[in-house]
Amino acid sequence: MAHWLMKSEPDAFSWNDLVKKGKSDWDGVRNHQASANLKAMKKGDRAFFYHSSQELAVVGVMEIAREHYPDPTDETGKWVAVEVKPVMPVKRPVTLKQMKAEPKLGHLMVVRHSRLSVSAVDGKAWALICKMAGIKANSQTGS
DNA sequence: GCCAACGTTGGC
DNA sequence: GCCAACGTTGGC
Repeated sequence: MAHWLMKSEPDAFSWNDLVKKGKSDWDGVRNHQASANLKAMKKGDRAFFYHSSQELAVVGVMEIAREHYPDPTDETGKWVAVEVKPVMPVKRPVTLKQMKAEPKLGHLMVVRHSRLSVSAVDGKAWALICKMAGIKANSQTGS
């Protein structure tokens, strides 16, 4: 299973919005590198939900509910979306500051390339961030 | 096909 | 609110 980190401005779409909706298209991605990551996602993959701009922290864990399909908000048909659903909130948000301060996370794209909105997280980093967040890395949805 | 100008993103 | 990083656009 692969792991990811996906950014959203909470003003536009927040973790609570996703919880309220139950599931959502992750659309509007207009960057080739980010889009390539969307295309690489498999159903059942896990992804961190990261609040950009204000909170600057990982706030929840999502699951990829549907693999990539044409982005409904894209008229050109060039870009793709995936469907996500919430798995669980974190117990403690893991801030960008914390991730930058942790040498084992220094290689992460979210740290090195701030403008990339969808990035991959390797297994070790995933486990560490889960630990920092006070949650279990492999907890199940039960569904 | 190059590159300057411009727009956008996102951390600070 | 500012600015660095980066992507895109358009003139040549």
